[in-house]
Amino acid sequence: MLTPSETRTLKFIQKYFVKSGYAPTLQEIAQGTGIQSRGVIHRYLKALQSSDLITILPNRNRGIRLNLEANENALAAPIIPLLGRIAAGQPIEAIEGRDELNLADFLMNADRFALQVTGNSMIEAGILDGDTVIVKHQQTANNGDIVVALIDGLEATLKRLKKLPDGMILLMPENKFMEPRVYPAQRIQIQGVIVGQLRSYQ
Amino acid sequence: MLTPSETRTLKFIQKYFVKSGYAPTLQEIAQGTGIQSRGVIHRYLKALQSSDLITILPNRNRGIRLNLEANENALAAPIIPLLGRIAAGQPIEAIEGRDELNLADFLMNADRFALQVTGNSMIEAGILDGDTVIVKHQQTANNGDIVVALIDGLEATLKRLKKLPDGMILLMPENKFMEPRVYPAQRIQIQGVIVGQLRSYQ
DNA sequence: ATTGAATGTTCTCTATTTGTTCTCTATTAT
DNA sequence: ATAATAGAGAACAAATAGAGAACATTCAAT
Repeated sequence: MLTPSETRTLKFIQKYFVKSGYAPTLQEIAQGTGIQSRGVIHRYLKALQSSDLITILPNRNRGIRLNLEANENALAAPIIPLLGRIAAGQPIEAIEGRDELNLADFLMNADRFALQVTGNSMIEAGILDGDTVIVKHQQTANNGDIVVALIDGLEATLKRLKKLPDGMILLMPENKFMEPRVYPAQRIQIQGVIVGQLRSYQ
Repeated sequence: MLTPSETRTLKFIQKYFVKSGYAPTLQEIAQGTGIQSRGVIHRYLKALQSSDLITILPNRNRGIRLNLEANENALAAPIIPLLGRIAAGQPIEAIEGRDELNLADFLMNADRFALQVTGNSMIEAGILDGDTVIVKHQQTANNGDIVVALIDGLEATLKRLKKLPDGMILLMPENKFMEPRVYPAQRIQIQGVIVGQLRSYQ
C-alpha cells in the first residue's frame, strides 16, 4: 500500500512521461512535488519499486521505467489522473488546479441512469451509435437540452428540445438527413435530461 | 452488532476510501465524525475489527483495510443503473443480462489517464472540443487506433494512426477541413491509445 | 580523452504526525 | 446499582516526512 507522498510521486512521474516522452530526474520530481531533497525522492522511488510500480535502472540518469501494465488491478477509487489539455500540434498544457478526474463527481448521483444509444440521429452532437448517455431523471427541461422524451406514452427518443412560442414542442435530431418533428405539448413527456455521455473503444 | 458511533466511523472510512483511494488517519476520522480524541476512534476501530469488518495493520499509518462485507456495502461504487437501449421512435429496449454500468470496468486502471481535448480535429469521430478522453498508456498501437502521439518529442496531438507500407506514419484528423500528415516513424512517439471518451453537459 | 556539472545514491539528523494504551468523566438504559 | 455507550485527553513509541551532507556515477561539452 502506498503512502500519500508515494502516490503523489508516482502521479508526477506518469504525468511527466506522457508530456515529454522520457522519465524525470530526481530534481525535477522534487520540484514538481514541492520537496527540497533528492534523497527523499529516492526513498520514495525505492518504495514504488518495492510495490512493483516502477523499475529503477541503477545509476542512470532518468532511469525510471513505469510498470503500469503489470499492475492490472483496478484502482480503489474512481479517480484517474487528469494530465491536462491536448490540442493538435501543441504540448500538453496543464489545467490549473485540477489534476484528477473524479468519476463519482462527474456522473454518480441517485437520480441518474444510463442508456445505450442506437442509431445516428444525434451524430452531429457527437453522440454516436453505441454510445452510452447518462440521464438525469426529471419531468421538465430547458430549451436546447438534449432530452429523453416519451411520445404518446409509447415511443422513447433522444432529441434536442425546442419549445415553440405557440406552445408546441419541437424535437430536433442532430443529423441533417433527418427532419425535426413538432408535437403538441400534451403528447410529449420528458423522462430526463442528458448530463453526460461516454464511449468505450475497447 | 454495531453501535451508532461505530457505524458512523465505518461509513466515514468507506467514504474516504472511495474518494481518495487510501485509508484515513485516526485524526482525519475524528475530524470527519466530529470527535476530538484519537483514542476514542482507536477504540471504535478495535470494535470494527472484532466484527470482522476491517483489519488493522498494527502501528502503520493509514493501516486500515476494509474487509469484504464492508467493501460491498460501500455506498459510492462507480455503478449506475443501465436501463436499456434507446433509439429514435421506439420504446426503450432492455439489454439482456446487463442492468448496470460499472465505470470501474470501463475506465479505471493504473495505466489509464485522462486528457481534455481542445479543438475540433476529431469532430467526425464524435470527439468534440471540451470532451475528456481516457488514454491507456502504451508505446505501441494498431492501425486505425486513435492515439496520443508526440511529434519530435515536443508537440502532442490526438489523431487516428495509419501505418503506411513504406514505414512512414500517417496521422489523420477526423475533420474534412484538416489535412492528414505523414511523418517518418522515428519522429513519432506513441504515448497511449484511446480507450474511452466522456462528456459532461452540466 | 578530460573535465565539470548534473544526477543518482546512501547517510544521518530533526520534526511532526500517527497509532496505541491509559485513566477519567458523563450519559443512558436496564 | 450496574453495565454499556460516548467522549476527552495525557503519555509514549513508532512511522512518516523532510532537509541536507557526502560521495560515486553519468553525461554532455570541450
